[in-house]
Amino acid sequence: MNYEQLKLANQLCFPLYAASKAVVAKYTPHLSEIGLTYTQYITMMVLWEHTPVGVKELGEHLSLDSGTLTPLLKRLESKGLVRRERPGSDERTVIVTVTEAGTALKRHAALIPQKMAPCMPLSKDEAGTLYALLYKLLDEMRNT
Amino acid sequence: MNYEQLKLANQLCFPLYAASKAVVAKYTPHLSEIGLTYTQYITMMVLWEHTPVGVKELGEHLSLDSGTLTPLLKRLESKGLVRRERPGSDERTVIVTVTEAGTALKRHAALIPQKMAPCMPLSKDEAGTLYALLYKLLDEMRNT
DNA sequence: CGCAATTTGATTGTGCGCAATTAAATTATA
DNA sequence: TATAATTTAATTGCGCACAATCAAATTGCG
Repeated sequence: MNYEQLKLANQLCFPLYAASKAVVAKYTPHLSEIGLTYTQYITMMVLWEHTPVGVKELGEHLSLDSGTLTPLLKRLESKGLVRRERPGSDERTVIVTVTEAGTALKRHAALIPQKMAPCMPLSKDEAGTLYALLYKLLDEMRNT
Repeated sequence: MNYEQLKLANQLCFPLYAASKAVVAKYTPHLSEIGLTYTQYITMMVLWEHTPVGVKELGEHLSLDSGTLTPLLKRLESKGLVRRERPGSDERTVIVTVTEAGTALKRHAALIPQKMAPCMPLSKDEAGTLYALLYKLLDEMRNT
């Protein structure tokens, strides 16, 4: 039997998994300065663009389900960054709204992409290629 | 202030994070057939290449620390796939060895890369480019 | 030798991440 | 209009993932 494919170095999944963790680790010290985890950060990024928004739509943007989002949103709520409320119209849905404190945080968060840029040791071209390949992988995996 | 960079679509970290999760999700049904999680799978891959091995060296291959590996290895041990033992020479170290059952599992695991290949909607060239860029990102982030 | 620094794995605590289940409400259908 | 199917969050349980701390053993240095 051919065991070559079983070597870590011959797998595409492993560098993907390791690079993702490494990038999150690079963000972490900057994010902890503003009191967010990485997942909370990307959640706030969606919320800054789309507020108010339902939990389901939020999860679609982030590829996260309610099992992850419900406790995460409660933590953001306890920090005063968002509000969770059920509208009278449909008691099943929860609408998440960014508070004033959440909006104020956006100014600090906006500095993070700039701080991260020098940590990304890829040229503009390389980053563009990587970005396109990752989205191609993502989009086509969704459809299968 | 420029908030363009704060949009999810303008960040490289997010497709990396989402693609990594999506690929792990693709592996999961195949892996559950042989009773492994994704992290257990890549751990066994390292062990099949390097047995016996200390926990520290194992963690270096996987970019995982003992807080993750210790309970994970205990679960692999409880499944009978590995043995954990302290050699008399240095009581601090733990040596992990693949058992016969662990070796037998390799035959089943070897089928998984083949099952996954059609799920990866990238040409050989694209996969090669992605692989190279991810390792470049990984290697250079390690050195900074 | 004697003591400090280092190495190594284990432990604890917090926070994802997801599958499976549940419960409540709405919508579709006979 | 009943009632079945669907939609939507929440809950539960398990397994990572990592920071911080601890304890034990080894190594290095004066």
